[in-house]
Amino acid sequence: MNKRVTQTLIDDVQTEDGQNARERGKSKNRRHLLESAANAIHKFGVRGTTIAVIQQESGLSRGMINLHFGTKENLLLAVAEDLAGHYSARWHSVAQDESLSPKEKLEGVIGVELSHDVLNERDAAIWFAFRSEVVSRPEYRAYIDSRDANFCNMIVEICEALVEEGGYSNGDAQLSANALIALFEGIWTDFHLHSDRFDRKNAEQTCLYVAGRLFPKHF
Amino acid sequence: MNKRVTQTLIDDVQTEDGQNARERGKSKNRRHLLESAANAIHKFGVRGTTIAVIQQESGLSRGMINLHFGTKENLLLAVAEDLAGHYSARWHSVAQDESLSPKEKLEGVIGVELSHDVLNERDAAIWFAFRSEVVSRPEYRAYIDSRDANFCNMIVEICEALVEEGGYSNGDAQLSANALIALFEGIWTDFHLHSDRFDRKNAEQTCLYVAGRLFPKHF
DNA sequence: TCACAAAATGAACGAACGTTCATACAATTG
DNA sequence: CAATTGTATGAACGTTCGTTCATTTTGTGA
Repeated sequence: MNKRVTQTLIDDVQTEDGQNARERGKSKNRRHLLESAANAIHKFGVRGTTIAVIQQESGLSRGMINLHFGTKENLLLAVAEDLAGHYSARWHSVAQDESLSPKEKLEGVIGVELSHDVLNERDAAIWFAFRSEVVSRPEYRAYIDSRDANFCNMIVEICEALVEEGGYSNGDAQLSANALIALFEGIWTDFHLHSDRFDRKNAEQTCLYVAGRLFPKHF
Repeated sequence: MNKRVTQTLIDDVQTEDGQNARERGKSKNRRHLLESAANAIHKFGVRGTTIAVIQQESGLSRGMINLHFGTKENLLLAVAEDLAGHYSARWHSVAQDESLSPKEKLEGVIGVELSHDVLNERDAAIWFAFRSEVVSRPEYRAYIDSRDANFCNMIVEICEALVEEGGYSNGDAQLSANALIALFEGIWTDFHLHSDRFDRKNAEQTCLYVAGRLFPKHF
C-alpha cells in the first residue's frame, strides 16, 4: 500500500493547534480509523468488521489498528464512545439552553432525535450493533445507552415543568417521561429497520401528537 | 462425546405423531440445536456464537449443525424464524379473537408485549442481535421485524375502532397507532438494556397511561 | 546536515473459524 | 436375523482471524 495515496484519502479534520506535524498526523490517522471502523460496522455489521475490512476501508496499513488502539476490540469501544459523546453533546446543548421554555426544550429534544446528524443510517446501525452485544459484553454498557439516567432526568424535568405550567391535575410527569423516552427509542428502531421508507416529518408529527395528548394546553 | 449422556440432555419435546423413532430423534436434535443456538446468542452474542460454542451448549457432536442445517448461518436464520413465528402466533391469538372489544384487544396486545413468554432476556437479546445485522445481512429482514406490516395494520384497526367508538373528533388513528407501536418498541429496548431494573408493572402503567391520553373515554 | 526518535508498514505466526467426509452407530425392513 | 438405510460422530483441512515485531519511513531537534 503506497503511503502517498493513503495520505490523500484522509479526510481533512480540524488541525488541533499546539501539535506539531507528527502529532497531527497521528491523531488524523486515529480519527480516520474511527471513521473507517464506523463505516465498516454500517456496511458489514460487527461480525463482518474484521481487521482486513477496516484496513481496506481506511487505506491504512494492517498494523495501524494495534498501534493506535492496542486491540481491535479497543477500537470498537472507541467507536462506541465517540458515537455516545456526539449524541450526548447534541441533547445537552438543548437541555442546558436556559433561554428555552420547557415546551421549547421538548421541541428541541425532538428536533435532535430526528436530526440527520443524530439519526442517520450509519449511526443507527452502530447503536444497534453495540447494544445487541451488551448482554454478553458488559464493557460496552457505558457507551450504548442513549437513554441513560442523565437523559431520563432531563425528560422528567421537562415533563414536571410542563405539568406544573399547564396545571394538568391528573397528569403524571414520570409516566409521561417514560412514554416519551420509549417513543423516541421506538422511532429510532423504526428508522433502523425501515430507513428506506422512514418519513422524518411523519415521525415528528407522531411525537407532537403524543406531546399534544400528554400536554394538551402546550401542543 | 458419549451418546448416552447426550440423549439425557435433550429436553422432552412433544413427540410428533406419525413419525417413527428415527424421525422423532432427528427432529428432537434439530429442536435441541435451535434452543442451544438461541441460548448461545443470549450468553455470548452472535459474534461469540461459534460452532464450538453451540456444540458445547448442546452436548451434540460438531457435525450435527451441518447435518441438520447445512451451514451455521442457516441455523441462525432458523433461530430467527422460530422466534418470529412464536411472537407472531402470540399476538395473532389476540387479534383474531372476535369475542374481544377493541379496548380489550389493545389490552390483550399490551399483555402479550409484556408477557414473560414474549419479553424475556434471551429472546430480547436474540431480537436485537439479528436486527443489528439487518443492514449488512438482508436475509434476516423477513424474520426480525416484530412490528411488520401485519402487526401495524392490526394496531391501526384497533385504533380506528376506538376512535370511532369514542367519537374522538380530533383523534388520529394512524398517529395513535404509530405512537403505540413505537412505545412498544421503546419498552422492549428499555427491557433489553436494563432488564435488571425493568419493572413490568411500571411498563404496563405507562402503556395504559398513553392509551388513556389517546383514548380518554376508554382507558 | 545528520543523528535520533516516533510513526507506519506488512510479512509471518499461532489460534480459532466453519466445513467436509470417512467411519460408526442404530433403527427399520424383508 | 442379516441387510439396508438414515443418523451421528469427530479428526482433519483450508481459510481467515487478530496480533506481533523486525524493518522502513518520516518528522524533530541539535
